[in-house]
Amino acid sequence: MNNSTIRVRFAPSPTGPLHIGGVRTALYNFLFARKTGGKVILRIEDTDQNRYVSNAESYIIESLNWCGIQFDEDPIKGGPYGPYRQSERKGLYRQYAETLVSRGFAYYAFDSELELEEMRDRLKHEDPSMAQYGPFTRLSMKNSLTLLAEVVQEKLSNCEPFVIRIKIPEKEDIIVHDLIRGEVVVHSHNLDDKVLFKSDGWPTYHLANIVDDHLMKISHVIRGEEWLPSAPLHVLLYRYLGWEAEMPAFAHLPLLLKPDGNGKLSKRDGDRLGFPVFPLQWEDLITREISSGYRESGYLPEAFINILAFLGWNPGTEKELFSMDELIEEFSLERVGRHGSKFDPEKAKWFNHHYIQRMAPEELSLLLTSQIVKHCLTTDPIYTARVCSLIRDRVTLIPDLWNNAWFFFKRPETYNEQVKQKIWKPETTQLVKGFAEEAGRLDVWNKEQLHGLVENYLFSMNAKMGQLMNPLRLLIIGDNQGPGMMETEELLGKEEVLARIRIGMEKING
RNA sequence: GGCCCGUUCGUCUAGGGGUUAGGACGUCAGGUUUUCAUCCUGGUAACAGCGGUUCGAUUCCGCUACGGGCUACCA
Repeated sequence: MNNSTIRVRFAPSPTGPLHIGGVRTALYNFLFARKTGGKVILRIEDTDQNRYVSNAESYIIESLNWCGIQFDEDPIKGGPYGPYRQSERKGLYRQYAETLVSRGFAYYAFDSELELEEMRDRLKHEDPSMAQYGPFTRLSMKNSLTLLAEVVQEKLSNCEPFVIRIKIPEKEDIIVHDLIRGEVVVHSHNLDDKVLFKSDGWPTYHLANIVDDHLMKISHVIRGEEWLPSAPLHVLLYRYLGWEAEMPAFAHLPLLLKPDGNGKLSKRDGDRLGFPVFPLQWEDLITREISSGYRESGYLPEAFINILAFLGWNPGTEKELFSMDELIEEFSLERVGRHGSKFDPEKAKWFNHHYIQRMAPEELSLLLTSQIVKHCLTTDPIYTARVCSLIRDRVTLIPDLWNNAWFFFKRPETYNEQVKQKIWKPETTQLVKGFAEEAGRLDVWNKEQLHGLVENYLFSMNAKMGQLMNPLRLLIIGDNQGPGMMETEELLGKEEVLARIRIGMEKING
C-alpha cells in the first residue's frame, strides 16, 4: 500500500470522559499515521441519543490537545471527507441499509422489545447458544422474511417502528485478518442478526462505522480489543456493501487492566486506588462527581504520553524515555503486544519524576510561580528559578514544587513537634544563640562562608554537625526535611535567616 | 452458558528450539548526606500445568487451568 493512502481514525463516542485506554488508542493511531506519512482523523460517533453527554466532545478534544495528539481532519477544522460528526451525517446511513435489504443481505424487523425478550427467555432454557436473533430464530419473528410483502409495505407506509437487521449467513467461516493477532476465524453460527438501523432513525455503531470508514477512505482500523468479537460482522458488512476490496486492515489493541485484581481498567479504579484514570479532571454534570485527571494531578503531558506508549508497546531496546518525535520514529504495530497490561501507578510516577528532572529551572519556575500566586504571594523569576534548582530532585508531581519550596516564600507558622522532641536538647538553645551571633557578624553571606563559619564554630564548641543543623532547620523551615541548610540559608538571605532564628527561638522556648 | 483473545519476575516487558532467561518499576540491603528525598552500588524475583514433536522445549503443537473481552434498537 502506498503510504500516502494510509488513513487512520480515532472514533470516540461522546458518552463521558475519555479514559487513558482511549487516549492510548488515539496515541497509537497518531503514531502510526505520523510514522507512515499517513493521515489521522478524529470522528465523533454520536449516534446514541440516550447516552450523549454534552460536554464530552470538548473534553475529548481538550484531552487530546493537551497530550499533543493532533489530527489532520476533525470536526472543528473539517477536511475533505467531512462532516466528522456522525450526527451531522445522519441522512447518509439509511440508503446503505436499504441497499443491503434490496440485495437480500438485510431485512426489516418489527418485533417489539417485549417480543424480543420473550424469544430470548424461551430459548435460554432450550438452547442458550440459540438465544439470539439469527438464522433459526428469525423465521419465527415478525420481519420482512416471514411477513407477506404487502404487510411489510403496509407497516412501512404506516410508519410503524422498524429496525433493519443484517441477515447473517447460515454456515460460513468468516475470517478476520488482524495485524496483531493474525487470522481470527469465527463461524457465522455464532453471530446474530445485529441491528444496523434503529427504530429511532439512527444507524447503530456497526453500520455507521463501516460506512464512514469506507467513505473516509480509512486504510487501517486501530481500535481496542473489545471490538474483536464484532469484527466478523464488519467484514461481512464490507462484503455485502461491495467494498471488500478496499476493506481496511484491522489491528485490535490489547486492553488496559486494573492495577490490582482483575478486569479492565474502569472509572472506579482511580478513586479506589488513588490514581487518575482520565487525562483531565472530569466533572459529571448530573451527579456533580469529580474525577481527577493527570493534568490536574501534576503530570507533564510528555510523561503521560511516554507512560501510555509503553502500555502495550515497546521498542525492543532498553530505552524507556521517549519524546513524541522519538515515538513516531520508532513506533510500529508489529511491536504492539497481544495481552492486556495492568496499569502501574508507581511506574507512572517514576516517568514523571524523570521528565521533571529534565526540565530547566527556568521552566519549573513558571510552574512554581503559578502555585505561589495561588497562595497569594509574589516572587521574582530569578529567585524562583534558584529555588527550583535547589528542590528539583525531590519533585515527582508538579504540586511537589510548592510542597517542597513554600518556606522560601513565607515563614513557618508551626514547628514540627515530633522533630522538636527528638532534636531539641538542653544545650541546643545556647548553641543556636551563639551561632546566630557569629552569623550576624558575617559580611559575605553565601554557602561557602556559612560552611566555614559552621565548621569553625562547631570545632570551638566541640559539637557535631547535627547538633546545630537540625535545630537550625527546625527554626528556619519548621521541619526536618528539605535541601541543604547552607544553600537554603544563602538563598533566604542573612536578614531573613536571623529573623527566623529569633522568632523560632521565642516560640520554641515559649 | 456460548464465542473469541490471551498467559515470561509482584508490575511493564525483552528474548526465543541449546541463554548464567536481559532491562525497567517496586521491594530489600549497603553507600553518599546536617535532615527528608534524590542519587549510586548490589541483591531478590518469572517462562501457569500436563501431554506430544525433538538429541534437546520456556520457545512449536494439543489439552487443561487461569485471566480478559464480547454476548443491546450502547459504543
